[in-house]
Amino acid sequence: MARDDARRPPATLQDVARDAGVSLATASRTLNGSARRVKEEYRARVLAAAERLNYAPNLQAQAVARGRTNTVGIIVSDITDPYFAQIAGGIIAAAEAGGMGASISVSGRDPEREVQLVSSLRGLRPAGIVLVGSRVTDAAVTARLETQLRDFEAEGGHVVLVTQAGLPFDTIAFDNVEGARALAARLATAGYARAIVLAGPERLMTSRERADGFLEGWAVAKHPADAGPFEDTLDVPVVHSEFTRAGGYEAMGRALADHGRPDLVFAVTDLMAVGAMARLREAGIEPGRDVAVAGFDDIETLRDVTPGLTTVRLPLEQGGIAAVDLILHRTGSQSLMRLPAEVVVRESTPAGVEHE
Amino acid sequence: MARDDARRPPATLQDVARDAGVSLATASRTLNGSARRVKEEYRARVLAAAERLNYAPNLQAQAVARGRTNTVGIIVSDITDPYFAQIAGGIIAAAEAGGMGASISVSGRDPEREVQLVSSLRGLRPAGIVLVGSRVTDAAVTARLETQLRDFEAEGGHVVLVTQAGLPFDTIAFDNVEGARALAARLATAGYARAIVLAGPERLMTSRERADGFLEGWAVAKHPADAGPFEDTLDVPVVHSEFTRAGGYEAMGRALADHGRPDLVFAVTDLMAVGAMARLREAGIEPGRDVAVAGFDDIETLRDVTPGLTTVRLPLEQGGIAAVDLILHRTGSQSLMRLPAEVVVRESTPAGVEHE
DNA sequence: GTGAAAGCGCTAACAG
DNA sequence: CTGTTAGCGCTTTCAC
Repeated sequence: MARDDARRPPATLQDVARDAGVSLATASRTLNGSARRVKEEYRARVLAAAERLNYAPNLQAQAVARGRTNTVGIIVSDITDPYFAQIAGGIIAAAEAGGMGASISVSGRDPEREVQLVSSLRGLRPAGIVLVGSRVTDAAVTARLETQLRDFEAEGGHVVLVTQAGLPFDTIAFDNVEGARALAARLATAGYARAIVLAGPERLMTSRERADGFLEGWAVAKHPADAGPFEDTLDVPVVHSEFTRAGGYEAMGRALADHGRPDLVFAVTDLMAVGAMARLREAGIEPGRDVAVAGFDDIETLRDVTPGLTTVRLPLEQGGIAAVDLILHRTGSQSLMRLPAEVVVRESTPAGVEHE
Repeated sequence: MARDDARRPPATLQDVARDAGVSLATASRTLNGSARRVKEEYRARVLAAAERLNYAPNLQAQAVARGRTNTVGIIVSDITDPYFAQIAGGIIAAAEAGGMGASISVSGRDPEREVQLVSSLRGLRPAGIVLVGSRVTDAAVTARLETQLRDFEAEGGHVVLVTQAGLPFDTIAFDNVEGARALAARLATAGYARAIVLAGPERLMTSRERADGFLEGWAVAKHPADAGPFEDTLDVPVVHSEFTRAGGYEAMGRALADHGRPDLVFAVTDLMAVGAMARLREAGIEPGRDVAVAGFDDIETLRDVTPGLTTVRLPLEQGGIAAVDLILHRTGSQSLMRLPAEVVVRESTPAGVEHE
C-alpha cells in the first residue's frame, strides 16, 4: 500500500503569526523565552495558533539565527562497551535535564577518527563537546586533536574531556592510578606472591595508568623500604592485548605460555578479566581457587560472574553528569575534577576477602 | 588561569569564497558534492582556502537551506541496558557509514516521554527517526505517539520502529513469539515438568510476546493433541516485575513464595534471568543443578555467568543497521522486516543440552 | 508593548 | 562552468 506521502510542510513561525494575527516578532517572543514580555491577549492567541497548527520550532533555523545549538556532542569509543554506555547514559540524562539535546558519535577507538569526528561535530555548532575515552601516547595525533578542540573553543564552544587529564581543557578524570595502586596494595599484603598484569594496547593512557598504578602499589607493598619502584616491578610481567573480553582471553593464554601460572592476575578491565577467567578455566585452572583474578571498572552486568570479580569501582555515570554540568555552568578558568576509585574485593581474590 | 576566550567566529563559506577569489556558489559547489563540476583550478583554490581557514560547514545553515538535516534521531528506552546499547551501536555505525549524524534521546521506558521526545526531535528535522523499544498496550498514549509520527512523516521525515509490528510505519521486528515458542518446545521435550515464567511489566508488548510464545510452545509440546493453548497453560504461573536484574531477583523471590520450587524458570530477559539466579542461590537452590533457568536476548556481557545461560539470541546490532538502511533507501511502501531468533542452549538447562 | 526589516550561513534556481 | 540572487525559518536590533 502506498504511503501517505503528502509532504505537507511543517508549520512555520510565519504561519503561526499569520494565524494569530500578530507579527513575526511577537510570535517569536511568546514562543520562546525572550526577555521581553508580550501582552496576555496576544500571548494566548499565539499559543492557541501554535497548538492548532501543531507548530514545532525549526531548531536548525533557531541555531542559525542564534549562532549556536542547544546541544551537546558526545564522542565515545564504543557505545556497546558498558563502560562507555554508562558514561554516555549520565551525559544524555544530564543534558536532557538541562534542556539540551545530545548527538553522539562513535570513534571505534581510532584516534584519527576521533579528530575527524570533532571536526565534523564542530559543524553542528553544539554548545559543548564531551570527548569520552582514553587519550593516547601518540603526540602527533594528540596535537591535531588539540588543534580541533581549540578551534572549537575559539568559536565559542566548550570542550570537556572525560577520562584523564593532560590536555588544556576542562576535564573529568577517573583516578585510575590511585585505584590500581590501592588494589595492588590490598592484594599484595593479602599474601599473593607472583602477580601478572594483563594490559590493554600500549598507546592507551588508561591502560598505562592502571598498569603502572598497580605495579607501583605492588612494589611499594612488597618492598616498603625501597624508594624507586622500578627495580622491584621487573618481576611482574605485563602482557598487552585489546581492551575487550577477547583481548583478555588472548593475553591470558600468552601469559600462561610465557610466564607460567601466577598467583594473581590483574586485568586492567573487567571485560578483560572475564576473558582471562575463561582462558584460565580452559587451561584447567579455576579462578578464585587456583589463581586470583582482579579487574577494573566494576561493570554492572559483570557483577554476576562466578566467582565474584574483585575490581575497582569508578563513578562512571557521575562522570558523565559532571561533564554536562561543566558545560551548563561554564566558568572562566580551566577546571579539573578528579573522581575517586574504590576497591571492591570479592571471591575471585579470596585471600583479599579474608584480609578485610 | 583565564581561558583564551577570543570567540573568533568560525570561518564561513563567504570567507572561503573571498579568500579563494571565487563566488559563493563556486565555493559551495566544490565544498560539498553538488552535481555540478567545478574547474580544477578553482577547485584547488577553494580547497586550499578552506584548509587555511580551517573551515567547517555550518550544518545548521545547510539544513535550513535544504529543509532537512542529514541526521537520524534515535530514541531508546535506556542506553545503559546492553540490549539497547547493542541496537544503538548498529544504528550509529550504519548512520556514520551512510554519511549521517546521529542524535540520541533516552525515554527511560516512559511512553509519555517517548511521545514528547518524538515531538522535540521533529524540530531537528532529521531525515529519519528510529524508535527503539517495546510498544505498550495503552491505546491512548499509542494513539498520541502515532499522531506525532504521522506528522513527522507528513513533513517528509521517515519513521522506523524497531522491536515489533503493529503501528503503520516501517518496522524491524524481532521474532519474540517464535523464539520463545521454540525455546519452550525444546525445554518441554527435554523433560522439565513444572515451569514458571518471570515476565516484565504487563503493559510491555515485548514481555507479552515472549511470555505468550513460551506458554504456547510449552502447552503444545506438553499436550500436542489439544488445539487451544489456553486451558493448558493455566498450570504455568506468570509473575510480573521490572525489565531489569533487580526485577528478576524480586520476581523470583515472589515466585518461590507463591508457587514453590519449579523445575524450570523462564525469564523474558537475560538480565532478569541473572537476577533470578542470584535469588535462587540465596534460597539455597543451585541454578543448573536444582533448577533450570533460561533467559532471552543472549546479551554478550552476560555470556560469562555460571552456569552458562540458556537463552534466545536476537540479531540486535543487525536490527539497528537494517533500520538505517530503510531510512537511507526509502521505498514507497510500508515495509516489515522480521528478524529471526535463535535458541541457544547452555548449562543452565542441562537436560536441554543432553537433549541436543 | 509591538512590528518592520536586517541579518545568520548556506543552497539552488536562474541567467550568463 | 560561473556568478547573482532570492530564499530557508528564526532572532534581534531598531524605530514606533
